[in-house]
Amino acid sequence: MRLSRYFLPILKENPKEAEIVSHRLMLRAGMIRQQSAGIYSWLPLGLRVLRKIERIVEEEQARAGAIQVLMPTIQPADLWRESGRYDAYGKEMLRIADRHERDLLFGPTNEEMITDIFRAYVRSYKDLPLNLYHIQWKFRDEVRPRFGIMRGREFLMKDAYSFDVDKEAARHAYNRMFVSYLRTFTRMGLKAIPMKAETGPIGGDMSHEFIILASTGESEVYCDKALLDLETPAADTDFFSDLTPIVEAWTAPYAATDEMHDPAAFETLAESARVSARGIEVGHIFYFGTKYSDPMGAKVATGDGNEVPVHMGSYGIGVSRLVGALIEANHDEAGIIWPASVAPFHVGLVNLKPGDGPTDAASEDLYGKLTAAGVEVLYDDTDTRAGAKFATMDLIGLPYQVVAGPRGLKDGVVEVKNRASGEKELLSPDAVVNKLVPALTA
RNA sequence: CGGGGUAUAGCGCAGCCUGGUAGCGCAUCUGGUUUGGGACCAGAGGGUCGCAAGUUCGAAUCUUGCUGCCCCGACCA
Repeated sequence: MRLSRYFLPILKENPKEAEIVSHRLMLRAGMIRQQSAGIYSWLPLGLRVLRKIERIVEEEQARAGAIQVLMPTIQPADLWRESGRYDAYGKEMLRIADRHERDLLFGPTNEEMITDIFRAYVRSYKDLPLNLYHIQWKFRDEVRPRFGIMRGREFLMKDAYSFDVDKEAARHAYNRMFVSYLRTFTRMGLKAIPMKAETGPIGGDMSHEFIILASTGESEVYCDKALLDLETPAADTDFFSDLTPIVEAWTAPYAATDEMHDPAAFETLAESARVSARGIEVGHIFYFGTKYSDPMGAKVATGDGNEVPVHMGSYGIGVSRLVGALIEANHDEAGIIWPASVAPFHVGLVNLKPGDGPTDAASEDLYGKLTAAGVEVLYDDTDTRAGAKFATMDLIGLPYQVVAGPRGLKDGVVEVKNRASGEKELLSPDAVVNKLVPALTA
């Protein structure tokens, strides 16, 4: 993409409403625009990151056997009356009436609707297990939206719903999502730690929040340092084998959020093993049994001919929140530092002197070769000053910057800068291609 | 929902106390000089001063009401 033909509205100054670093950087980097409290437009750069995150989530959901659907944002109130939640939900639910005065709502979540879909088609245990998910915009009318995209009223969420014939089968479904989440967050360059969460009326041990550590996190969390070094399950993990050993390895060490924290248990860890930090919740999985299938009549026939309400679980990932969380975890004074897997572009190619023959030729050549090799390049071909170009590149945080100018090209080299480490090296254009293509297209 | 702020050009702000018809920096446009870490000079465009009532000869400025947004707390993915 040529910057001269792109839409990247950078702000030099800090908007005063943005207090938290991710919010500030997203506004400054031209990723989002606030339209109302907790409601944002996604500008091109922000949208690209959102899509990168979605793609990773989709790939890992597929690997774990979940199947994608898409349910509407607007739901009929009657479904929620069946589950009893229409009255129970409170003011966070945005209620709407259509022209016929029928009660609708902007969905804050989708248990009722997915249960309705399930009961319409599935009758037999032979069709299980089943896990359906979608990635859709949700709305919760928060009293006080804040932290930019991290705590908006409208937010993009992946929510999956599992259906199984009994609790034991549901536990396998739960484990698949558990392992899938470990892989999903690791691929985004995040260290997400599963922490036991409150299970509400169901009870049991099947509810975890996935928390990433960031100094600006919203809540206090505590865990065993050992969790930070555990190995993420490999891509070729068989999700339909017994995943219990993996889940146990990840749930054995101490890990708890503020609400679930047990200081006495935490104190039994060696001083050096105690990690107490701030965290951001990016995922939440839980088993809720027949809470919805029962009142809504979602039943399947078992092998012995009985009909039983299906056992369900739900599994959320805050997709739009992750954009903010990623920035909270990856930034410095100059701006964002994207992990390559979610970066809006891989490389920022800076032409220091548009109009200069050799510089243009070298830049165009690099742009063509990198792009042809599958590297996503944002090519700054604009006629502005070097300092402004560098500042913009640092701000938007692409993993690599390639700087081509007359001075270096006299000696046949361009500069490659690693945004994360700050390391710079001078390489010939061909060497740049040889270095970056394998690093970014693996 | 309690408490506290704030609202003036795209962004950041001054002006308000002491009423006289709006200004600064950045950004934008034109011309020139510049050009390897957010250039300089000269000129230009851009604002129903959040909205509505009131006081006054006259309101960005004083009064009242409303609304938006932000922060702290309670709540939440």
